[in-house]
Amino acid sequence: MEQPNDPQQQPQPELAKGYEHREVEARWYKRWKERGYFHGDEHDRSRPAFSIVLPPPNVTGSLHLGHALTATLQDILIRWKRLSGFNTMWLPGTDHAGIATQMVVEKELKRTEKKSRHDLGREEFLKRVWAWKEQYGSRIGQQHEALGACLDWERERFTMDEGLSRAVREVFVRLHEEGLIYREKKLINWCTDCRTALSDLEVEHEEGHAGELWSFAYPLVTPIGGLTEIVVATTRPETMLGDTAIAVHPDDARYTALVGRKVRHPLTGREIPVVADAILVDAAFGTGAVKVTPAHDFNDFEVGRRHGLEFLTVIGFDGKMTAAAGPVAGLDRFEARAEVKRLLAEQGLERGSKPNPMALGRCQRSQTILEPLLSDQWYVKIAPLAQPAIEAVEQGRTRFVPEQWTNTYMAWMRNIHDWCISRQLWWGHQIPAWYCPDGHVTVARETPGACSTCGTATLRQDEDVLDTWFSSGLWPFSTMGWPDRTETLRTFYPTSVMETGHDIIFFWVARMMMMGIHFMGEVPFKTVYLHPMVRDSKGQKMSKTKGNVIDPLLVTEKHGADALRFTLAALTAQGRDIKLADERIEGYRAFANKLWNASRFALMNLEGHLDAGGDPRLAARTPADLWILARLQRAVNETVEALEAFRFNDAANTVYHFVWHELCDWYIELSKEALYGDDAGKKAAAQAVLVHCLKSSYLLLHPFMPFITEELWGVLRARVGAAAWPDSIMEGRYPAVGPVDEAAEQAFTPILGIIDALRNIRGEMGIAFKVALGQATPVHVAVADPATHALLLAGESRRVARLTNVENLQLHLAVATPRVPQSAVGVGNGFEVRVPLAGVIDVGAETARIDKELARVDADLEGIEKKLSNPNFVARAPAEVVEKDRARAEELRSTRQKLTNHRAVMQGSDQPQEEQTMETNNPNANQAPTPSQPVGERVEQAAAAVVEAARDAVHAVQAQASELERKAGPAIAQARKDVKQAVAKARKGVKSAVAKARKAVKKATRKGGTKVAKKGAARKAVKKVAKKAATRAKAVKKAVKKVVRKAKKK
RNA sequence: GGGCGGAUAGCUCAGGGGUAGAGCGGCGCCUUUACAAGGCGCGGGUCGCAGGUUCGAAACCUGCUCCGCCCACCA
Repeated sequence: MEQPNDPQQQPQPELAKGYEHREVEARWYKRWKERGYFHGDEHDRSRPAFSIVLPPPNVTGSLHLGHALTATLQDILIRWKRLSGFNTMWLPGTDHAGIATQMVVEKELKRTEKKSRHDLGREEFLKRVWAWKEQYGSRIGQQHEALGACLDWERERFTMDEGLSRAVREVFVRLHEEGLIYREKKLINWCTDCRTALSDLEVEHEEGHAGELWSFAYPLVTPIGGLTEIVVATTRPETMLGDTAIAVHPDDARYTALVGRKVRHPLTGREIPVVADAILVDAAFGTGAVKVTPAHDFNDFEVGRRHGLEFLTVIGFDGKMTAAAGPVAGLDRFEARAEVKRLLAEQGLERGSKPNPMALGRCQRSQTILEPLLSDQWYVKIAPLAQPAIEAVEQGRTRFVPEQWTNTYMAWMRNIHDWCISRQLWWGHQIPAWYCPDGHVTVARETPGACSTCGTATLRQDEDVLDTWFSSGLWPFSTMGWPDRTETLRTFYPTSVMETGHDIIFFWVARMMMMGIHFMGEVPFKTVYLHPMVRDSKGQKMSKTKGNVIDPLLVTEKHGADALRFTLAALTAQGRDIKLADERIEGYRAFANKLWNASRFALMNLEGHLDAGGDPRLAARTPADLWILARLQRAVNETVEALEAFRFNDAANTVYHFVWHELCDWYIELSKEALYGDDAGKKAAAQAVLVHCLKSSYLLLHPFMPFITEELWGVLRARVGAAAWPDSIMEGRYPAVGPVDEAAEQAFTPILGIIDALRNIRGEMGIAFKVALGQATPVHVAVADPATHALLLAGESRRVARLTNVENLQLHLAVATPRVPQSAVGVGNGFEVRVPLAGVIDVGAETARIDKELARVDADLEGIEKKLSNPNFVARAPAEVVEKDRARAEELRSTRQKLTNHRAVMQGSDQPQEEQTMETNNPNANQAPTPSQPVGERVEQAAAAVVEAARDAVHAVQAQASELERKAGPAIAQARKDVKQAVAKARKGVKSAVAKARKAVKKATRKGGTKVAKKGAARKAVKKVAKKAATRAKAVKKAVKKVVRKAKKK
C-alpha cells in the first residue's frame, strides 16, 4: 500500500473488515508533510489568509491532554479553513519556560549527580538545560504528529532562538527608552525555595488557611494618662522584629494622645513611633492599633512610604531571620514565630489569641509560602500598555469566545499593577542591562563597550533573566521575523484566532494584546477562543501529583488519533470543563469503524458505476435519494454554522448524526432496494448518491478525523475513477452551504413513519414478520395523501417491505386500513398500518400496547386541550402557535379515535383470549422445552426476592419519612434535606434491587432455555412493586413538604 | 470580600418562552450477505429549592442551597 492514491498501483478496493487505526494512521502524516500541505505561503495573497500561532508548550516535558485539545481544535480550524480555500498557516514552537524548566533540570541534576546548579556554574548548567530542551522539544513534535496536527514545521520556533532573543532585546530596549521599563527597589513576592522574585500572577492564593491572630502589648516609653501599653494583633508575630511604627486611626479618641509618642520594642529595645494613618487602620478592628512592618508587608510598605518610616529587613532571601532580628537571628522564619511568641509571653506581654482563617500566598511552582521582601527588580510600567489593549476589545477589534471572558479580561486589565519582569534564575533571556562600577546602568541591544553615562569600559551584565511570559508575550510577531518587516508578518499578522485555555488569559493573552498593539500597531489576533479545561472522568484536574495525567500518545495508540480528536471536539462545549472517559473515546472509535464499513459497503456495490463528476442530483430518481441529499445539505449547513461559531461539539455531533443515523441507518438500508435490483437507472442513481454522500462525509469529517478520511478518500477515489477527485482529500473543497430541498425531505417523511410504525409493532410484539406472517398474510398500509400513495406505488413500498421484513405489503389509498380482527395497528400523521396477527398474537399483549399508546396520546391531548380551552391563551398567544396546537390536537384526536376503535375490535373479538397461541405458534417456542420443575422454582424464587427487596425499600422510606415528619417542626431545613436524601436513596435502592433480581430471573430463565409465562409474571411483579415504591416515596415526600411549608409559614 | 460558571434520565452532558433531548449504560428481540465496534424496539425525568413575570417557564427576573473556578495587601 505504498501509493494508494495511484490508480495504477491501487490494490483491490475491498477494505479490511474492520478499521485498523494503527495501520492507517502510521501512513499519512509523513506524506502530507512531504507534499507541503502544511506550509502557508507568505507570498500568496490571492486567497484570504487564516493563521494561528500554536501556544508554545513548555519544554519541561511531554504533552498532556490539554495540549491534545489545543492541537485538535486548532487543527480542526486550520483544516476546515484550508478546505474552504484559505491560505492557512499554523505556526508551531516551544517555550523555554524559565522557572519550570530550570527546576526540572535542577531536580534531575540532584537526583543523578547529587549536585546543585551552583556546583556546575552558570555556563555548564545552561548546557545541561539546552540538552534537556533538545530531548523534550522533539518529543513534543512527535506527539503533535501523532495527533495529525498540520503544523507548518518550517516555521517552528523556540522562545530562546536567536531570532526571538533579538526580538526580546529590541522590546526591552525600546520600552526602556520610552520609560516603560524601570528598575526600582520595592517589595516583591519572593519565593525562598526558588530563590527568585515573582510577579503577582505567579502567586497562588490559598483560601481559608487556619491562621492565628495573636495579640501582644508594646509598652509605652512614657506612660500617659494611665496608659502603659498599646496592644496589637498579628498573624505573623516574627515580623515584629521589623516593626518600625505602630499605627492608629487619626479619629480614634482612644489613641489621639499617643500619636507622636513612642513605644519600646520588647526584644530589641528600639524606640518605635506611634503614627496616625487613616488608610491602613480600621478603628473598629481588634484594638484599633496596628503594628507596622514596612519591609515585610505590602500595606505596611505603603505606610512606611507615607510616613517616612525606616524599612528594616529581618527576613533574608533564604527565609531565615537576618542579623537585624536580634534574639531570633538565624532561625527559620517559622521557627522564629514560635520563639518570638515564647519570648514575649515570658515578658508577660502576650494578650491572647484567636483563630483567624486567612489567605496565604504560595509560589505557583514550589508551593512555598511566599515572603514579601525588599529588593531591586525590573518592572514594566503597565498602565500605558493596558489602556490600548482595553480599547481594542471595547471596539471589538479583538473579541472573546465565549463572550463571558471579556469581563474577566477587562476587570483584570483595569486593575493591573506594574509587572515585575526580572527573575533570579539562570535559564532565560538575560536582561540586556550593564552596570559600571559607579552603578550607572546601560541598556543596549548588543553588549556595549563602555558605560553610556561615564564611559567606563568595565561593565558587568545584570545576572537576572526575564520572566518567561515576557518573551511569550511577543510570540505572535516575534515568531514571524519581527523586528524585521517580513512577508510572513505582512501576510499572516494579525493572526485569525488565538485558541488557548482560559487559565492563561492573564499570563499570556493579555500580554500578547499589550505587546502586539504596542509594537505592531495592531491587535495580535481577531478572535480569542478560550477552550475548557480537560479533567479526568471524575472531574478532577489532571496533575502529576495526583497521577491522573493521561499521555495522549497512549490514547492514540489504543483508540486512534481520529477517535481521540473527535471525542475532544464532541466534548468541547462552551463554558463547561471536559470530563474525559474512556468509554466515550471507545464510542467514537466505533464511529470511525462505522464510516469504514459504510465505505466498504459502497465498494461492494459500485459495480458499473463511473463517477463522471456530474451532479448526482441529476441522476437521482428516487425520493429516498432526494431525501438523503437534502439531509446532507442540512448537515453541511449546520456543521459550517457551528464551526463558524466555534461550537465544536455541535459541529461534531451534526456530522456524527448524519453519517451514522441518516446515511448508514436509513439511506444505506433504503438504497439496497435499488442497488440489488434490476432497474439500471435507479441503481446508477443510488450509486452516485451514495458516492456523493460518502465523499461529502469524508470532507465534513476531515478536520475532525484526518487520517481515516484521507484513507477512505483514496480508496473510493481509486474505485470510482480519479478524474473528478483531487489526489488527496487535503486538496479537496469543503461542502458548500446552500438551500435545503425541504420538499424532498417532507415528501419522504411518511415513508419513514410507516417503517417506524411497523418496526414498532414488530418490536413490541416480539415477532419477525417474515416468520410470523410469511407470504400469505398481507400487511396493510393506508395512506390518505395521494402523493404519498403514488410514491409507494412507484416502488417505495418495496423499501418499506425490505426495512421491516414484510413479505406481503398491501397498499390502500384510504384514511384507514381494512378492519381485520386480531391485528396490530399503528397510526401516524396521514397513514395507518395494520398487521394481521390472528394466530400469532396474544390479544392481551396487543391491547396492552394500544393502551400504552392511548395513554401517551391522551396525556398529550389533555395538555393541549387544556391550553386551547384557556381563553387567554387563544387570545394572547401568537396566532401561529395557537394554530399549530389546534392542528396537533386534531391529529391527536384522530389518532386517538383510530386507536380506540382498534381496541374495541380487539376486545370484541370472540377469539379465546387466554389461548396460548404464542407458545404454540412462535417458532422460537417450538424449540423450547417445557420448563423443568427446578427452573420454574428458581424463577419464582428470584421474583419473590425482587418483590421482597422492593417492599423493604418502601418500608425504609416510610420509616424514615415518618421520623423526618416529626423532626420537621424544629429543624425544617435539615429535615427537608434528609427527606430528599432518604427518598433518593430509597429509589436507588429499589432500582438496584430490581435490576439485580431481574438479572437473576433472566439467568434462571435462560438456563431453562425457555420463555415461560412465569418470567413475564415475575417481571410484572417486579415492576409493580418498584412503581409502588416510587409512588409511595413521592407521596411521602409530598406530605413532608406540606408539613414543612406549614411550619415555615409560622 | 468581589466576580464567573454549573445543578436536566442510572452516568456524561446538549438544549433553551410553546409536544423535555443525545450518547453511554439497562431491558427485549435479531448471528439479515457494510459493520455484533452492528440492527430494531422498549423502559427511564418534581429540568437544584422558593418566589415572581407571562396566556404559557426547565428556559427570563429575584432570592436561597450545594458544587467548581478566578480575582483580592485588611492587621
